[in-house]
Amino acid sequence: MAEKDKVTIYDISKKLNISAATVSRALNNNPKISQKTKELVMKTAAKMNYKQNKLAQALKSGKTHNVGVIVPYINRNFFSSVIRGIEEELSPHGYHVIICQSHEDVNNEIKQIDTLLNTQIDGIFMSVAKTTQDTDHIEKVLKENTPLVFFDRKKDVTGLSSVTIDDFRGGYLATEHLIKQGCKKIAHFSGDLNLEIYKNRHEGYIAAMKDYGIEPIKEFSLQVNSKLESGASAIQDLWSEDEKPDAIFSASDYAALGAIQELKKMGVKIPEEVCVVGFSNEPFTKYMELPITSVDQTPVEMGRNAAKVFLEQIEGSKTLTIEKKVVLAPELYIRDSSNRNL
Amino acid sequence: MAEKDKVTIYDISKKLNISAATVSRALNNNPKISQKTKELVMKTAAKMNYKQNKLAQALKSGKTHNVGVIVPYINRNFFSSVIRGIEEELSPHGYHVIICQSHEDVNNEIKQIDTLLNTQIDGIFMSVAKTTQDTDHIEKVLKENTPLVFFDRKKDVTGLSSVTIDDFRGGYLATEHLIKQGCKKIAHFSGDLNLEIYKNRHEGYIAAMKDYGIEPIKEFSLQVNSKLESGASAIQDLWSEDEKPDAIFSASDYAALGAIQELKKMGVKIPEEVCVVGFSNEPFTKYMELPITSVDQTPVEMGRNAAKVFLEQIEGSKTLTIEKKVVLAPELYIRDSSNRNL
DNA sequence: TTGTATGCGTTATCAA
DNA sequence: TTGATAACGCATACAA
Repeated sequence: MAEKDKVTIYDISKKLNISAATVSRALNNNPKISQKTKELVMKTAAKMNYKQNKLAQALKSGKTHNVGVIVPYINRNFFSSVIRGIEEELSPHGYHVIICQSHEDVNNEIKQIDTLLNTQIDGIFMSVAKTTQDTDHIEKVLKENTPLVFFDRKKDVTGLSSVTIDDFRGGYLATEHLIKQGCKKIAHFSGDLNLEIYKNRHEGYIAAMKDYGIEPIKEFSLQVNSKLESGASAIQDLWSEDEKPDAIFSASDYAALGAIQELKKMGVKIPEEVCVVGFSNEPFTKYMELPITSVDQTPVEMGRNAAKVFLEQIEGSKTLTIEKKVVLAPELYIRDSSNRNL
Repeated sequence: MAEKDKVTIYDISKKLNISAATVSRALNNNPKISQKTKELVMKTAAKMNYKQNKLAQALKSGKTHNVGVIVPYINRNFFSSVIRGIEEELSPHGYHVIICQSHEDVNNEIKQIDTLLNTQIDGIFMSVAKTTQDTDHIEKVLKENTPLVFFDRKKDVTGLSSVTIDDFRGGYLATEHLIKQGCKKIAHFSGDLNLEIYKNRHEGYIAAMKDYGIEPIKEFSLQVNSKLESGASAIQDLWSEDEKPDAIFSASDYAALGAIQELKKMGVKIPEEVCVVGFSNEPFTKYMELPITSVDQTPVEMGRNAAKVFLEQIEGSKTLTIEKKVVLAPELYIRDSSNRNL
């Protein structure tokens, strides 16, 4: 059994003394094939342990049943969860998921799109890198008629669909919750405002403040990286001023955690003196001794929805391009870091 | 620009009035092609924006430059980190990574191996499901001459390579560390002993105890799921007896966390009265207020190494099958949950 | 209902 | 050094 040769439709056709075309048709359940031969072919195919060569099929049809997913890093909880959703939705339809990492660098994104297009994937899912400004590489995908679905971090390109959460609402909910806890001087740690998601969270924060008659203080809006240290140093900055916040709404769980650690170090009581809310509902937030309130982005659902949009697109008529914007509702998980009604 | 037709080597050959074969050879840097035509072809190919059709190439060569990775769930930190390592090592070599999830079910594993083989992947990486006992589906891969590399959770199949950490040593290190903290009555939460990794960690624990002249107590070895609740209820079980442990070495960080939470609830001081050590170095362990000591499995390195083994295998002579067992050194991260020398 | 012939885009073999 | 042709395995247009 040194070199198990692949059995092809020709082998079957020879054995049955019929043409390869008939075999192919029988295998594909072509309606104009007699039931008898169909069954015969099926049976002998099974007996000979025949397997379709997907490659040949793909070359013929132009469809590989592979899709590519481009994310900054695959081992971030959020992204791997989205990918899980995509995989689980697509796998029953016979698709395989290829993963690519941009490392937050547009240049990698460009290269990966190129090689993905080259290997003839049937579609691309992506969350753009922080450095992505220009969308030429993305429009190229559109021109090649390859479906592209954004998730979470999107760019506005006409003709392209996206699945996101309502980040504005996420920011609004978080802020409103803080206000209802009695907080008035709420600071916001925003991420990179080049990314829509952070801009929207920030705008949600501003809107909630205004809706409740609180004028947001400019100095209380800080751009903070998604890192513990950044959260900590932001706290130091804020506490070096006279006017100190009574709540932090961080667009990142990591920065929120860094803030909490720093506040504790300074002896500030949470949530009594300062309430803290994060964003993303990272696994660790619920495990802490002081569990952290956070906005969940339903990543698995996001992946499933992105997959559904893709399926609609390719199952729809070829000529019609669908541009669908799916916006999922974020969910606020209220935990001890901001809950004064314990 | 409605339907951008793909340019093929024929288009180039026509334009240059040479044969497609020559174009192909020039493109592949075949030595028996004049420098002049080579350059000419290259230049016009670039000008015409020619892209190789990987599919046709794959059909011809039988190599897709795709590999499959099968893991229980992709959104577990450990697995997604391994995949990151695989992807980063393989991507410069022109390989794409397809991900599959077994959901800890052998039947899925079987199906996925089937479809992966069907789509002609060049290799498979996998961490077996908990329920996997039989290895028929794995031996099938071997018979088809497709390289298969196990990582972390392996099965002993002759001819197959694997990359793991030294779980025995991990268990030994953790236990030794606890003994050096002055603990003598060390309990062990093992995972499913059907999996080698858990068996080995357990054996490392036993060996360390004996090496230090401590007779392990049978009742202190419990099979505990990788869940918070399981860790908590294991603590309840242990503390319902007269003889109570002064340390817990859990083969799972989640069970360790559950144990810590339960112990705190009972007013037991950590690490003064009981030291706790986990396994996997999950991100949350270092974020806790009481950071948890844990054994790191260097998942990204594991992925990189698995990829290297694969590359060696396919770059080596076709007839020779390599069976390589790479064992990485685990690293103990000592944190407050077990550190009495603060 | 089935068979014949052709093409998908490459690459490899054999001639020239 | 280059060209013509076959082959990879399948699916389809056309013919029968």
